[in-house]
Amino acid sequence: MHLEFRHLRTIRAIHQAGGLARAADMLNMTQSALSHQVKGLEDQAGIELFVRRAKPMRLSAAGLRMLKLAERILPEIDALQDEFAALKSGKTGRLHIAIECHACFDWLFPVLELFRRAWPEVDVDIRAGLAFEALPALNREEVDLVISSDPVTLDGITFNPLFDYHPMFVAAAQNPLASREVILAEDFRDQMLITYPVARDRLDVFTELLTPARVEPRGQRQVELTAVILMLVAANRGVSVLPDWVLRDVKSNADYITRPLGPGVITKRLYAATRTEDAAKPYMAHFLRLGRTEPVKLQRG
Amino acid sequence: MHLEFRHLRTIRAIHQAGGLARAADMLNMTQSALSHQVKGLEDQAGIELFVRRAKPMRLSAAGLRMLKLAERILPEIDALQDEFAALKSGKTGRLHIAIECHACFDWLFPVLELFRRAWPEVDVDIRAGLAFEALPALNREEVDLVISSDPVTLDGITFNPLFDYHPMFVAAAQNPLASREVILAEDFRDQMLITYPVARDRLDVFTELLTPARVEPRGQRQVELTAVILMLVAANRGVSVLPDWVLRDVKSNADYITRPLGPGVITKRLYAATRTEDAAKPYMAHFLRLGRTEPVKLQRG
DNA sequence: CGGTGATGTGAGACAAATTCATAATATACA
DNA sequence: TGTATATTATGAATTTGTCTCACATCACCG
Repeated sequence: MHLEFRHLRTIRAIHQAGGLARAADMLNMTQSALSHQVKGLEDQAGIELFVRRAKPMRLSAAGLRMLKLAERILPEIDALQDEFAALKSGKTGRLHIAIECHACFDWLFPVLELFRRAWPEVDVDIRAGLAFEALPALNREEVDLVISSDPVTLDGITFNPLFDYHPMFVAAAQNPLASREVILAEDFRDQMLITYPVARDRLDVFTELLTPARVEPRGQRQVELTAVILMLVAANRGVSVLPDWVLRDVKSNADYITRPLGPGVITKRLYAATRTEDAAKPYMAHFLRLGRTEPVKLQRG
Repeated sequence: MHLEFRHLRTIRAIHQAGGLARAADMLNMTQSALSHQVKGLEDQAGIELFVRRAKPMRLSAAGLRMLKLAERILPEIDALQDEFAALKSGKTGRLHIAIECHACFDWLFPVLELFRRAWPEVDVDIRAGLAFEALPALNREEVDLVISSDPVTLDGITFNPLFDYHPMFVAAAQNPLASREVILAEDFRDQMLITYPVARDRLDVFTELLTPARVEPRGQRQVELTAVILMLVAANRGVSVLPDWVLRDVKSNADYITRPLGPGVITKRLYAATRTEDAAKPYMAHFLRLGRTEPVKLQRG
């Protein structure tokens, strides 16, 4: 039985119009074409869909069953088409974000909250981009945006700058290093360093400080959650280096001290990588603008 | 956008098979045909449904949306086809009953209860066939069976006999007519006659007794419900004539007397009118058999 | 019983989907 | 880096199916 949408539309039209001829008008076809079509459908289904005893033909029991299907399905098709139209015009779309940095949740959630209010139709999701290679996934359209602080040149991918941040040293108030104005690479030799559980080349403290200076800390402990890191630091079980935006609450807390890394000021820049063709989409542009401005406001308080 | 079921099947197959070539096999088509089809669909929709950067092509965001639709709709189509197959093989169907006689509920409900247990797939309904002409509705397939005691010769309609019954006189025990063995037409002259609210030519007491004898009762009162008629009769506010099956409980009740009408024994036959082509359908035949045997059993006790 | 309003039928025109053969491209592996 | 393999794309010819046109048929109504 070779059912097609055409047939469902026909069934519905004949029912609505109350007759073959009127339905044909409604569908911009000849009455003959409809007659052929209905006959073909009935032949293939092997069931009479219409009662022809009375003259304006009416749906039979089987026809009514099919009408029910038509009235359930056809609106769904229309909805899909509307969605696609909206997609094309840029009102809706998908924004699946992969983040390579744990600490980014801190500013990302508030930004996403704002974004979702402005673009309720956009399908938003976050995937912790730790278990997989985020940039290839971006290329394969498995995700649509990658938060990263390591821009690379890659065909079809654009790295949109978001904002600058400073990796900051954080320790317990009773830690001996509390007396220093600036923390240097050598200062880590005697410290237990707490980091997120990722490779060293994705940790600022190594890429910017320890690796160039060839300094190895006394030990390293890997912890998943920012809150747990801070808890351990407060208990003086170790020290850590975190982006300044994460430490905005900690700065005013007497249990902790925060210090810049030195000798020079270390500045890093966060980027949102997107497929080049996507960056111009209205909702994407809006997200990028929010990602540039909102974290800075948060930082100020 | 000219979406067709074919396209939904294609989307689903490519997703399931994980590639164009395998999907083509699955659908018994050449890989080329599928490629053309997908291209055509994307052209018409104006949206890329697949990502081709990676080699086994994958669904894009829009494609996934369409896949969701396919997975919702296609099973419904299959379900319809199954239903139609069942319909053709006679396992299922529609049994919408119109009853022209109020009193028929009494035996019809028990019969329908049995029927529904045997044919759970059949769509059963009852319409009190008082507000419309039942037989034309049968012809138009608005209903499928009409309970009637007045068989007429009509093209395409078969009157299947069910069972015989006797219209019985019922009155209060204190009514003077209680002394009679048989009730004659003349006996109604002094009585208030309670009937269902339908035309006289559809009331046995008139068609079989009063109209031929040209007797008019003292008065006539029309009451909708059988229980109310019996209540009024018990209070001696009037007498009535009802089918014997309705009076089976009343016979053993000291408040009432029931008597045959006379002088000769009056026998009427109840029929189930169906479209001739339907009478052979298995579920219909079963219903007719139940309608012949069950009321008789009920009558006995 | 013939007119009116509806549906059904057959032939040909036309459009669309499919196939065949082959090209282009990506991936894997040496 | 090249080569084999797997996967998708393309173009022309063919097949399939759908529509229109013109006309046949049917039921109903006065």
